[in-house]
Amino acid sequence: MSDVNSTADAPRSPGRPRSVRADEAIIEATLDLLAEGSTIEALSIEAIAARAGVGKATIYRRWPGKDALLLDALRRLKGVVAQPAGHSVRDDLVLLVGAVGHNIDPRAERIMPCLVPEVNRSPDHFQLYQNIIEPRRKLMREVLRRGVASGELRADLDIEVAMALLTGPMLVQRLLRWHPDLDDRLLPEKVVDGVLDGLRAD
Amino acid sequence: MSDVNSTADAPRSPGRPRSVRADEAIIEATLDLLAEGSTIEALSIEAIAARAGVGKATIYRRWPGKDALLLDALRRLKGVVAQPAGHSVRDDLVLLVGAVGHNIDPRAERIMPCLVPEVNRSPDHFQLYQNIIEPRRKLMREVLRRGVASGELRADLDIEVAMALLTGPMLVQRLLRWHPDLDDRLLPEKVVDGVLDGLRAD
DNA sequence: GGGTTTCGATACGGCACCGGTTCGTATCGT
DNA sequence: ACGATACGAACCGGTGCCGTATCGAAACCC
Repeated sequence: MSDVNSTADAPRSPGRPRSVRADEAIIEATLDLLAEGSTIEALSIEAIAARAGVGKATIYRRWPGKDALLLDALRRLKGVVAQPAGHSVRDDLVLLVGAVGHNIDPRAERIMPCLVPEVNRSPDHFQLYQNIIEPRRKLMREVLRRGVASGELRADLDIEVAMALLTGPMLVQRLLRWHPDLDDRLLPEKVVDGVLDGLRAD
Repeated sequence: MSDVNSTADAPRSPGRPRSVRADEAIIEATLDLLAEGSTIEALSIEAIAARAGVGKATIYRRWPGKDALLLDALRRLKGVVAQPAGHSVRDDLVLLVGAVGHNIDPRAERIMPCLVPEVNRSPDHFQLYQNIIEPRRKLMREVLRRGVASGELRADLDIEVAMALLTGPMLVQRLLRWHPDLDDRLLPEKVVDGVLDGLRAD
């Protein structure tokens, strides 16, 4: 575990123990500031400290720098991966597609777009991002493969393209609100059904 | 025309005329800096002037501030809207889908992601963005309607959802490289064919 | 040539902010 | 009570930017 505040075997601390309250406040302040639109690079230890009602030293005591702090903070957003039921491929896809770009913490909705430039700029961050979403992608890949095996989906299906078709519309909607007058809640169903059935007239 | 350097009826200027070269250099410098990864907010008049080999006064003489300059600069990226041939709905869609997130200026590819946070933050910028892409959306909408009318596409087609299905995958790919191992050049065809035919086994 | 405007360059005052450290105090184990 | 550590606040040195002003040179019209 790379969390700074590791809860491993408590080493007898001689002096005053670290304030758990401060820990939480710092992380929360970081996420709040990001959610309010601050760019990653514009985010400063100073601002975080001020927002958290904490001295800067308290932050430097825990993290070596902004990057490490951000890493821990963003880890917070990563919700549990939804588990498909495994009955109907269609229903499983609806579930997974609905989870695309959806995070438990409502702040994530505002934060994720702000990370786009960073992810595009830095290969490291790009890789990190890929690592985070890979489990979810894998899940969808398996559902698709199951569909192919069961005959529900075309035998010659290109899995990667299919995933792009399914996740793209949702992601664009959640990230960019590209189509302002589409209903978020109904979209997963519509996307899955639309992609499954195709647009062509029978 | 909201361009600052309007070429309207030339009012006899008594003194030395504005240097067109400087005009160009300033815009180019702005785009270059953005393409190199500078955030919009991190972009400074000072940096632009330095990069353009221009005095700051020369910039302030033309634009009231950073925002106005940026507006003019970004206008440069907006390429000509591709015109569908009108023969096959499928081919027209391939053309339009291929144009999604594609700009003439190669720098746009680096710049657009950086604008995502800005567009999400400011309603004004969001509206501006919508205004820019609306013509292209309208084009696709018409092609889809044509397909419905001609019987090539289902009669009960939800146009807005269909557009999301078509543009979403491309945009995600171009903007986020969400699926790192998909080929950009072949994707438009694959997306259109995939969405048209659907994933379901016949 | 005279008048006018722009050119690039540089300088300016002022401001805001930032990173990291220091300081006196508060809170812990023993 | 004592030593050790963490706490928040305040401090320091430095950076960068903005928007304006000024400068000598240059480019234009008449």
